[in-house]
Amino acid sequence: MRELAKVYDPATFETRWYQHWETQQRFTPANARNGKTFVIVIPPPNVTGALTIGHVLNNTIQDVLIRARRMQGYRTLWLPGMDHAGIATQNVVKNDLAKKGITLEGLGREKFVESVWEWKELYGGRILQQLRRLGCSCDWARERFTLDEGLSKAVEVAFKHLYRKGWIYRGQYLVNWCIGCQTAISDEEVEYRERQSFLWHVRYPVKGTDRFVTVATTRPETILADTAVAVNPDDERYAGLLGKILILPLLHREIPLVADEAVDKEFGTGALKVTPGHDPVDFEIGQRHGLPILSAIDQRGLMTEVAGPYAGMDREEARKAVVRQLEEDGLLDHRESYDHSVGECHRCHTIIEPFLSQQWFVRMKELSQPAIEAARSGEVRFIPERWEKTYLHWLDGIRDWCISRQLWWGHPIPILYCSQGHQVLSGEEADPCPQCGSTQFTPDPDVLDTWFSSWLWPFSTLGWPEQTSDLGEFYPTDDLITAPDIIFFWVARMVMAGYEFTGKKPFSLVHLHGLVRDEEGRKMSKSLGNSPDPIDLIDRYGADALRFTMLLLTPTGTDVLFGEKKIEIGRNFANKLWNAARFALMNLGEDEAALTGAPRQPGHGPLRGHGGHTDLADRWLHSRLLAVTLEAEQKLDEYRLSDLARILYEFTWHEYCDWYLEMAKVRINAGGPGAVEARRGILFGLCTALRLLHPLIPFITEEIWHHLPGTEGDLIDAPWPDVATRPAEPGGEPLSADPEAEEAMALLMETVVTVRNIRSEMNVPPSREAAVTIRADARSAALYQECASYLKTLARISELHIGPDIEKPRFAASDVAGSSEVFVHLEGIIDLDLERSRLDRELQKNEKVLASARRKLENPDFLDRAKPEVVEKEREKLLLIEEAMAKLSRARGALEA
RNA sequence: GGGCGAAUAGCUCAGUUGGUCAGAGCACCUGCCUUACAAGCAGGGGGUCACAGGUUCGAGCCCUGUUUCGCCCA
Repeated sequence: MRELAKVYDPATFETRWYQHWETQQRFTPANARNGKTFVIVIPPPNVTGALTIGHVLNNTIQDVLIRARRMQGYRTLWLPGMDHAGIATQNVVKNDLAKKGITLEGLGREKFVESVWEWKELYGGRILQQLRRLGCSCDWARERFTLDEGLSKAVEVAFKHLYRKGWIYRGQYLVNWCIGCQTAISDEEVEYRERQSFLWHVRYPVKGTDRFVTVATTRPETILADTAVAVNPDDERYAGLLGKILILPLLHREIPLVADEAVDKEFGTGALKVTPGHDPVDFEIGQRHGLPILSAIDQRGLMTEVAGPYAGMDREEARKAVVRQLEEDGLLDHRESYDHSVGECHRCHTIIEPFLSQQWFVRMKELSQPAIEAARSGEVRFIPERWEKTYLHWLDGIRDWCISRQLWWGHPIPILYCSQGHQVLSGEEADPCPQCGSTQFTPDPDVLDTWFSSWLWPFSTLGWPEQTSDLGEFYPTDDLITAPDIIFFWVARMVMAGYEFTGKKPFSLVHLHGLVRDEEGRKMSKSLGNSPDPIDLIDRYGADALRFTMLLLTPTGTDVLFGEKKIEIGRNFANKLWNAARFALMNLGEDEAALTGAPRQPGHGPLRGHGGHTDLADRWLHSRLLAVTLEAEQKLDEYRLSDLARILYEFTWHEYCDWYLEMAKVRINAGGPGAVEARRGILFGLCTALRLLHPLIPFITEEIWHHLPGTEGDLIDAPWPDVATRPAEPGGEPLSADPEAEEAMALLMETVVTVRNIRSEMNVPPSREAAVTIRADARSAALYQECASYLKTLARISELHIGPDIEKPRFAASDVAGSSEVFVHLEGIIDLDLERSRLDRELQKNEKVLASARRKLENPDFLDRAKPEVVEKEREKLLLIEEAMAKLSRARGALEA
């Protein structure tokens, strides 16, 4: 046992404890003491990623759950890892190479992939080191990467499985093409953002007449690829023109005017230019009318041959040129301001170009069915529940998933093509091709969407497709902790994959926490520069402070507004705990023998109320510890971690420190057997608090734990405090709360506060003691007698007079605590005006409550219809208030004399 | 356009089945360097619970509508 440093300085012990835990393998699953397992897999961060404040929240929540379950005796596994982040990583390395003057094309695919691996070894996975700083108790021996051998195997097996079922297909479709990333992306990866733009009204001449059909468009440059104009069949304005031929402006191609239900009569002029090659809705219309598909814009965003004179121009440049020409030709009717939402790449924010190309898709309809059923039946639950709706809504309207990416970094699509273009699964290539006899095969050039590996994460990380012992033991996992923004990307897909590939759900409960925003409610983002570096915060405040603050600030499922100032809440709390421990050590130090009566593992004894204690402080402490432990368990089970943090904060600071320790000082100063009891209480209370707090603030609690006398082993795997349902000692007394002690303590506290209040308001200097008289009923008086030394010290009282009929002192300020009258002697220093106004204020405060109670009790309907116990309560309240007010008025009246 | 969420003290938020529910932390004011802690201690001021109706003996809480803000989807 050593003394604790005078100043709380987390930097001196946080990394030390983490290394200790890790080298002692405290994070590997230990045998269950309660026969249960608890497993979570980490939402794999990107290999390129650095820790953000959002990760801090996400991983702190996971660590709290894992550490708490570990202490509660579960066999726990938190499986960590990373994903290979196809697009992001390829871009990072590509840019690095570009700085050195190396192009992808110049380097070649194989060399490029090699250099990405090199980059990964050098710089990748920094975030996993950062998670260690945060204290995450992941089992690093089981760390996985979506591109490692096993997971690549899983991806291949999954692909082939779906391919054979006919649920993976390749085809020419309009996909979301990102010009910035040079690849197709899925619907989910497109973000829509409101943009200010214009609606251009363009006149299309009707062939052989001098009439026009005017269309409204937000993308005039796509006129060049129009293959029709469509109107609603019910639109009378155009009824006479149906079937006519229109002359496409600029290029003078002839295109038909067709009728289609999809056209909104109300929008624009009711006539829609149809560009199947550049708009998904138009694509559908085109399919229905057998229209040709033209692409006027290529994958680099440049105009193609189809654009005639505009070929080679950038798409934005082309828009300007087209509009200018339309004006010159007199075909631009007018232009109006128009705001509409435009899809952009969620990664690079380039405007998405719908682009016709060959891509691979997963047919989702059948896959979604078990995932829908799982939520409906409650087999997979959501916290907060409302997200289930979002999940189901998406699954209900699910569309096929574009899984091919035009990248080099990722899982290759396991398909080969023979010289005739027939598809063969790789690894199964028959030579020659079974369909045409060709002996020439070339692999598919694309890789799979990163999410195609992530959706297997809960079981691929445990060894699937092999039937490993880990898979048997830890799958399905229990909880998934993530933010709602990836319900579609990841959560829903994992549920689908779980049922499809393993026949089981991947997890039982999805806990969705809020997003971290800045203090103005904006999303944290690099470009805004509003995202603090968590490692910097940890350096300056400690990981515990950061963790505790995040937990406290994050109510279940709502966004959290984070500002650096707020971290002081956690830091101050840690400092408070640190100093309470210092106080404990100072007082326990020289008297270890006195603690022999304590349970061998301090704080490991069963919590109970009366349990042999006679001193009010001890009875109260035990009763409170019991209540707080039970409450903490409940909050944990309900995933109300912010409540959990709050009740532990309240207890530690405002009950244990503010009252128990202050009372313990009185007993220690008095010496004797009371001092011994007090020392035991200090230690027991502190140890119990440490165990309850450890999941939230693991470092400081572990550090303090090892300084305390009698502790054995590490706190990380110390058992959770025992409560009634789990008697720790055979034959131990059953647990019970001690409501009597709590009630008595409440009166004592109120009385102390009342005296302090009078002193403060009457300007009695803190250094000056005052005599106090308390007129109280017999029961209260007995309590005050028993607790006289507490009262005297806590309220700075020189002489204390107590009794049921005791005489009111001549010069005194008074107030009421419970049913007791409290008089603070102020001989010589009483300011009568001050006391009058103080009593008036007190009376006024009570007046309100009195009036409301009277109003209720005078209402016959209330007496008639309210529950009897409520009426009874109201009567008691009224009586108490009336009594108190009578006392106050008497005191007030006396001052007038 | 559809769905979801939020609106309570100057700020950030608790308030779980309607009846001590008007609270906490920060900020503010007053007084304290009291031998664990000034990152602290003691005391205090501060709110028409967004608005309008309704249900009820009783509404911050339940219902309807309105306004404002945020998110998701089309």
